[in-house]
Amino acid sequence: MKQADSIDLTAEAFRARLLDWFDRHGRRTLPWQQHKTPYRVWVSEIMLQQTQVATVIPYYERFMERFPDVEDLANAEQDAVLHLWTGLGYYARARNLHRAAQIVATEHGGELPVHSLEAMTALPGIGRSTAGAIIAIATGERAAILDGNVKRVLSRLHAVEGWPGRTAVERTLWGLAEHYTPDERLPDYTQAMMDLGATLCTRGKPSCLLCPLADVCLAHARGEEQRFPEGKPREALPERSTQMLLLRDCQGQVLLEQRPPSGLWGGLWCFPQFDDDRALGRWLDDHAPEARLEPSWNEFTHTFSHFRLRIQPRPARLEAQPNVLGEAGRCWYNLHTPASIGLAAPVKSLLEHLAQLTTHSEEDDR
DNA sequence: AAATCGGGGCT
DNA sequence: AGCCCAGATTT
Repeated sequence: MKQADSIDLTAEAFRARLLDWFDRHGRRTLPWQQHKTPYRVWVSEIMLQQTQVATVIPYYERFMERFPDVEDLANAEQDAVLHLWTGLGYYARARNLHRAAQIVATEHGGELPVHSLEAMTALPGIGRSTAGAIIAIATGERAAILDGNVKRVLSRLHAVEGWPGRTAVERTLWGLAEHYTPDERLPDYTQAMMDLGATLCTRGKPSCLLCPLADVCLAHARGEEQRFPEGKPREALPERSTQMLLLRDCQGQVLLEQRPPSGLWGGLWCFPQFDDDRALGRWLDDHAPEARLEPSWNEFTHTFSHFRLRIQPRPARLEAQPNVLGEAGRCWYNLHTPASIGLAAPVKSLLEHLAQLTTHSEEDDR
């Protein structure tokens, strides 16, 4: 049995199946689907950008009641607009919508420029996908959309590899979106794609049993619906390594250095750190030639938001009193009467280990 | 706790 | 072109 690597369906057959499904199962009674005008469609598309249908409905109805047309919105105070947006989130959407309404009022004679994709995307808050949706739904002219729902449907149908945030992947998906976009029934087709993604081809557990495209869907054929669209590659955190010198004197004190005021662990106190054995050896020769290195402890990893730090603790003993270390930026930290200073998390942990060791060895001495 | 969602703004 | 952000909701 051969593994399919392209879907066996013409764009025409795709549309026929989708529209047939839409005729039987699509949503047709949403508020913005009634007496459609470019303005009403516009407001709905903006509200729906980051928000689910059920949440949007009451906001939409209040908004349309208060601002029935572009002119009303353009003349409104921004506060009044934001007030009706309160709770929807992403308030830049409301500010952009308001600004765009003023532009439409002054520069487009009060009518959305729905016959020009370019003029539409020039308006604040309207990108390529939203412009396509408004044009297709409100005018029936041919325009493609690629919102999150459509990305999911198409990336599964064609098993499109890679994170859609990557330019190349997004280009591929736009190509597919354009390919399937029909010349007829644009409003239904557009709504159908969004409905399919929202109701069947969902992220978590798609309802492939009910999907009109299941038998040609590559992701489904491979049993890998979950794998598409691929998630953002959480960058494998870069790894760095360091040696930390745990230098103890004969009184149970440990040498710490203060970090520079800004940057990583800024202002915190830390063990002297070195990139490698040689750097550590040189430092000891210069500052504490009497010190005796003890066997290294086990390496461990501290994870930051943007990299992992492998830490090699290098314990050492100083029998004599050190000469070096009254300088600013250095201190002898007493394990039993700790000073109130800022400590980097792994440093604090290592100090606690040291304190335990010291306690135990005192017990052994008895 | 982590992923999501479309566009804007910055580098 | 590529990266980060907004913020409430879902998984």
